[in-house]
Amino acid sequence: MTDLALQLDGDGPLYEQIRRAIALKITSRQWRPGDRIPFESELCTTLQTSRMTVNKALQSLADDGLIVRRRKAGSFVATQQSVQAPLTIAKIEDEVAADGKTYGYELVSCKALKAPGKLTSAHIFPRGLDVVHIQCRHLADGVPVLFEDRYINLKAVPAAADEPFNETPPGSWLLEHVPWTEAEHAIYAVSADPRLAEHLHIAVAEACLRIERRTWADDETVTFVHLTYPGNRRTLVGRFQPGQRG
Amino acid sequence: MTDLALQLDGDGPLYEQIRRAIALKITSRQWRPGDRIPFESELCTTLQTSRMTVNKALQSLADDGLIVRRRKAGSFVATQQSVQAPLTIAKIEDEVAADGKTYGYELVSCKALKAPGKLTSAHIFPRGLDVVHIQCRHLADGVPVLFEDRYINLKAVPAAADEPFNETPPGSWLLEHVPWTEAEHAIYAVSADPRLAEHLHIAVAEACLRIERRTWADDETVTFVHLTYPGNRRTLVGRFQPGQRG
DNA sequence: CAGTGGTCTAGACCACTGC
DNA sequence: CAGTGGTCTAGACCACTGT
Repeated sequence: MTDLALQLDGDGPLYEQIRRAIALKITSRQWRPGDRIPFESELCTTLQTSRMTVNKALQSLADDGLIVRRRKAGSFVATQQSVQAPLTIAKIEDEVAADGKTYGYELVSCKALKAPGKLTSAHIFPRGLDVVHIQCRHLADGVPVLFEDRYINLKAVPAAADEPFNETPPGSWLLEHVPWTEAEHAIYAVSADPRLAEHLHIAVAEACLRIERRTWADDETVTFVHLTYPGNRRTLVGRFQPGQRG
Repeated sequence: MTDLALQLDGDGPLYEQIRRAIALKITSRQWRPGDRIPFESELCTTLQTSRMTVNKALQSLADDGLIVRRRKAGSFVATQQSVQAPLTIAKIEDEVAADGKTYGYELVSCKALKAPGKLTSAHIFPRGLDVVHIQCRHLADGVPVLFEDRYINLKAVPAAADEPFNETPPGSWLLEHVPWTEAEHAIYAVSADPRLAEHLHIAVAEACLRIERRTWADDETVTFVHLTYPGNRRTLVGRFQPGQRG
């Protein structure tokens, strides 16, 4: 609802120029949260472009949460201004290899049991479900870099009962044997208890970063895992550039 | 390079069906890392659709890292299988409000100085730069939920020198006054030192989650901030569904 | 019920890159 | 230099939703 003199810089694809120009309006607060931005049709005539091109720019702004789009009403600058950051969680084997180090794997324990109460009461697994509980650690040049504590749903993955997991990390094994359809993550800090400290070769009570991942296949939780990293490890999150592609 | 009998499920937009069908081939390992997937032109004839629709599906798979695309060569299943997760960092005010609690802000300290050595040697700020150093905390219903430790580049934002920051949180103030173009984050765990423990009302040495954010405007770092959350706080990361939109 | 965005088409030209 | 993906166009129909 202000002047819509979008300035394209002529650099790169047209839809990125449009995205950049609009993102600039928003980050510079010329278009403020809640403001309606021009309709696709208006931008088409203003910028002398086709609607698909304008649409591609607006879609990507919507994907990144900078704008909100509503049929019949129009597109609006998002009221909840937030920053998105793409968090990429690579397989630890790849990560260690990318560091130029030698990957190592050690199984700590592996046994079949009923799903424990803390997981059933959190509605992660149904009560009485048979699961495998695996604890293991991952090393880079012999130094522990990750402690893994994982439960695998035996109803969904019966083959896991016959796998010893003493050579193959459970993550890799699962990737090979189970098609997953969805994953959900939580990330938080924990203090190392004595056992964790010993496994990771760190001091007791040292702060560690923990990623919790729940993986589904269809509507069933296939596996639930804690990945605990020593606290000195920084997990880098990707850059976010509102002016660039999403 | 396998059979390309893609099964569309007829549910939702065509490009999502195509994306889902290809994602299933990949997660089920029928198409394995490194395999070439059908060309856009092949998919067009196989699926009887236009190229733009196929392209939209493949683009979104590439955005999420499931496939890699190379001109003249084709599209390939990514060799580095990793999981993407969109990490959304909302303004703390909004987050507290969304929780149905009352937001509170308290300035701890605010003073102008030269950029400290730890930031200049990390090439975050140039040596001798004038900055404002702000420490403050954010409360939900009177309970501390975030401690903020921020530096603002006075060369890029001279107006920050005249702002007392005793009413307005620096994050909000900056959003209002500075157009930013890029942000980079790192996330890691820290142990609460006595001062932090006091500010957050937690025990000394308790594990805390810290988000480090560096924000640019053009090619200059505008602000650098540590956001430290009590460790019991879980930061939820978005879901990732390879079969769904990116 | 009218107008917006969501999707789709059947073309097109071009840049890049393996061969 | 030929073939792939990257981009763009000028249309079209439809679903949803404010009014």
